[in-house]
Amino acid sequence: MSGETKILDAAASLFSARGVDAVSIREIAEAAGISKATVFHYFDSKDTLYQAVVRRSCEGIGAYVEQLVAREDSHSLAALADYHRRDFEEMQAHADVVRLVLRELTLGHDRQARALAEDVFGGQFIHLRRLLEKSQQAGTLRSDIDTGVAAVSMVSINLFLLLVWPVLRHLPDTPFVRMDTAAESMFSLLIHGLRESNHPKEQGK
Amino acid sequence: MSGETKILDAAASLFSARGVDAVSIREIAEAAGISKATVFHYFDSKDTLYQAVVRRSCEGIGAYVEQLVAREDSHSLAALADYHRRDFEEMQAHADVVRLVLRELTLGHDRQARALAEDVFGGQFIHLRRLLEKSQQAGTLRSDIDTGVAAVSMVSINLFLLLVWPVLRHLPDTPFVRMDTAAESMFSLLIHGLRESNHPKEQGK
DNA sequence: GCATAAACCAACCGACCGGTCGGTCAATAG
DNA sequence: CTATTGACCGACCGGTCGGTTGGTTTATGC
Repeated sequence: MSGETKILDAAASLFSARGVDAVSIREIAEAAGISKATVFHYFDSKDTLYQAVVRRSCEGIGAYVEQLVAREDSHSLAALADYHRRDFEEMQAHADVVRLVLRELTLGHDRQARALAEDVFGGQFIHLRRLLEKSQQAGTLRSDIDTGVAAVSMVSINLFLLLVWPVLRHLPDTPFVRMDTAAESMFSLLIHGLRESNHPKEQGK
Repeated sequence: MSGETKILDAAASLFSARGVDAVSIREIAEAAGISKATVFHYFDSKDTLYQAVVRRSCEGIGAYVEQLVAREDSHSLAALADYHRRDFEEMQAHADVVRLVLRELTLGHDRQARALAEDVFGGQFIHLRRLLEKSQQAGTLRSDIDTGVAAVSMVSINLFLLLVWPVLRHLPDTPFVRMDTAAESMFSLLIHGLRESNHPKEQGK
């Protein structure tokens, strides 16, 4: 493994666990098994290193999304559930990256959010939307809903769960014991809706 | 306004915008119009100050939720939508606090998550759950769903939107132009479900 | 063997960090 | 008037920060 990769790995791990500002270059160097000066041999500044970590992490996301996206061709509810389940598994496997990106979002930097939207999530969004459109045409899904809103609702379940799980676990009389079953429950709810089925529609759109 | 309050205000603002570690006591003192030493006159350490900021912010959350909770007595979908809308407005009004808490969650400290669950969100969770149970008994909502899962799904929409809105806005061919209408759309979707109504149920739970 | 360049590092730098200290000042109490 | 007290601050502390420098080791090509 190259020196650069070792640095990026160590930095990614530390940054995602404690945030950029709480981690020093010294620590990163130590974790990577090199000297502090060598870090600066590969990266001009701490910020450059951080940006590189974020970029590489996003590439990672992009990669798994493509993999996720490659094989969907059905338009049954089961296929949708399968997509959702695999997306959850991938997110959980890369929880550190997810946390890093989410923390970045709490800072509200619009430029980086824009980059994320265009370079990383744009692809997943477009594909998932197309998947939902097909299901609409097949009559599996309601055709009077915006597929963009639906796509985001699906993804939001997994992201949200991963972020607030420690809280959910400790809620009073909590129904949340396992994260994966929680994800399934919430997805099922989104599919079938809260409303009693044979109840007259009170609001459309 | 007392010196202590001035410090807490300044610290809360700076912490929520940039995170604890990126803000120095000097900055906080300057923003509060006092000297650095005076900050330590009121708070033993930076961490004590940070904990105080988090605690006060959470008190704020608790307060508005109680206020929100006090007057719901209906069990119609419209009442639920009203609850959701007002919850969204409150969250948006206190977006800085929400960001502070969410960033805290990305660090994955289980102790603080537990404290949040028990002291802050527990009350909101219990009430919303009771609201949903009433709606179930009235036949407005499906009775075969877990009200806890439903409650969290409702809250998740607002929290998630507030966090990832800058990304959603820049998604390719995005249907998201206004945050409040996006919240309404996602809530409506949760109520009515993705599934085509007269489609046979494929999975029940 | 020798030159060249990349990889690597110990030692160092000025700036700034969280935190302390000794003290001033105004208000209040007796 | 004096004693006490809490709010407040300038100056300072040890230590760490991100970053630089000057140089050694290692690998490569000829």
